[in-house]
Amino acid sequence: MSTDEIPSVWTRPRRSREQPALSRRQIVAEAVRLLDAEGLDALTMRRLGTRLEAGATSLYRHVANRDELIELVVDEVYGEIDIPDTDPADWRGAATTCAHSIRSMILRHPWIASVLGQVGLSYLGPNVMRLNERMMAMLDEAGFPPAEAGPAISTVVAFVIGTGLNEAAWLTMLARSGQTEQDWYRRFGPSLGQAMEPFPHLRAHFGANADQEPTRRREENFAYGLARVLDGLSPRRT
Amino acid sequence: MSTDEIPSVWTRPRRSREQPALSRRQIVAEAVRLLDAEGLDALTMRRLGTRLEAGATSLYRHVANRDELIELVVDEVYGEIDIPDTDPADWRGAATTCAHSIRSMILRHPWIASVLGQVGLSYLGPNVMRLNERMMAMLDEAGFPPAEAGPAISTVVAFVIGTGLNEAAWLTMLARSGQTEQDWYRRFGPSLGQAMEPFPHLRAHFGANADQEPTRRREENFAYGLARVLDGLSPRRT
DNA sequence: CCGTCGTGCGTACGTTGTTCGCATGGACGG
DNA sequence: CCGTCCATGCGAACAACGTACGCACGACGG
Repeated sequence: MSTDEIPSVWTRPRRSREQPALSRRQIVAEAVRLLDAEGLDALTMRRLGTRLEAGATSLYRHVANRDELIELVVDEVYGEIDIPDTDPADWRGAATTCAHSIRSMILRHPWIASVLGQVGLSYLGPNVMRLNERMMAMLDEAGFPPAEAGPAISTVVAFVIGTGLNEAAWLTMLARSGQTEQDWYRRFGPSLGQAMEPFPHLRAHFGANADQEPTRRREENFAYGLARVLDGLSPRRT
Repeated sequence: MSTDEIPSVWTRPRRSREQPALSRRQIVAEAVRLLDAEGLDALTMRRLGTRLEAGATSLYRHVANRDELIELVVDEVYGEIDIPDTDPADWRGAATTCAHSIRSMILRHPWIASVLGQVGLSYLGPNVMRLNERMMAMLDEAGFPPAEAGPAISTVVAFVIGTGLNEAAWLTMLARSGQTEQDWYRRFGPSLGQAMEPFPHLRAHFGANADQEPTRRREENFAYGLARVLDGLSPRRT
């Protein structure tokens, strides 16, 4: 007779089978969308729940906690990286396209920079394992000495991640303040000039390569560094 | 007459001039200690306040945000990195010791891995600027073409940061679960073997260089990668 | 027909960052 | 010497967070 039961009866008879309700894949996919749209701070259990038209705590039936969700999300975006299987002769070309693929993944999901330090590069997500396997196969078939294949991969991945981290953090900061790159330089150019005043070498190099558009310049710097890293790795072959 | 005033009178007549009370430097220093001891999650305004024998909200008189505090803390530990000014002939040796100095800073403060993605590598903290200036001077005097000095520094720094990020995240994860490296492998060895089962190349390389102690192996992998990166940069010198 | 199970969710608790306004006591002008 | 001001510390309060708990419901196996 208590009216307690009425609301639950009325508000939620909407249990229908056409709606698969909630699933782990759905949750992870929507989390990626939310992260892409609004960044890491916006990834709240409540907000994610609302986006899925579900209660916040419903997510816990499919995901242990927020940390596990983040690990799943990271592995998910690692899955976007694909490595073409090319002929062993062109291991350098394959490594180059692989590196670019990783970098563009990072730039597509800049929030990953805020998260990489918490999950590390090496855990056991299926997509990460597959990526490592492919890279390992690449260097094996190219004839790298077995003892060096691992360190070589770590080296180029460390470079790619380090560069991507830097760029992603910069872009995230810009996005959070709602500014474009030009806005920022116009706004903080003076302060920056003042901060660089005691540093002659920095002043001298400031504005180098400034003729290109920022995005293009970042790409070329990345390509340059990657080429140098692969140069260093090259002569060790066989 | 109300007893409201009594506690404040009794509990806090301890305003004495010998105690400089609170200062920005003190706060940052204590924050570093807290971070080193208990990691990023433990850096709470209340806990930090208590450690300084102060109220939590007192910190806001000297620091705008938690975010600003973190930026200050990052610049603080960047200050621990020193670059010896060596002769221009041995730029490679100088770069090597500089890279090792950065890496050991990261390993001394592993929490920085969780934070690097939020502040980026390039902001305008004085210590960071000084570090960049020194590295720039190093390569300038070594005769690097001006257009390449910047990208070259970015390359080696990206490698060092990437590697350090990876190692720091791994160590943080171990520390948080209170395990040693051997513990972890004993505990998750089977799961790991199972996860690697579909990946022949990973299986083949697993356990390579396993004869050395983990710390030593990480050091050697880092030295190897750094040497290769510098190899790649070397021939570009005029 | 009845128990059991998987799943969604309302409620609630403890903790966090941060704001606000008050209290305090030294500095300083008269 | 006194009154005023200002920098600083802090208690209380608030919104938002992650998450534990327990109940409700539909499906299903006996």
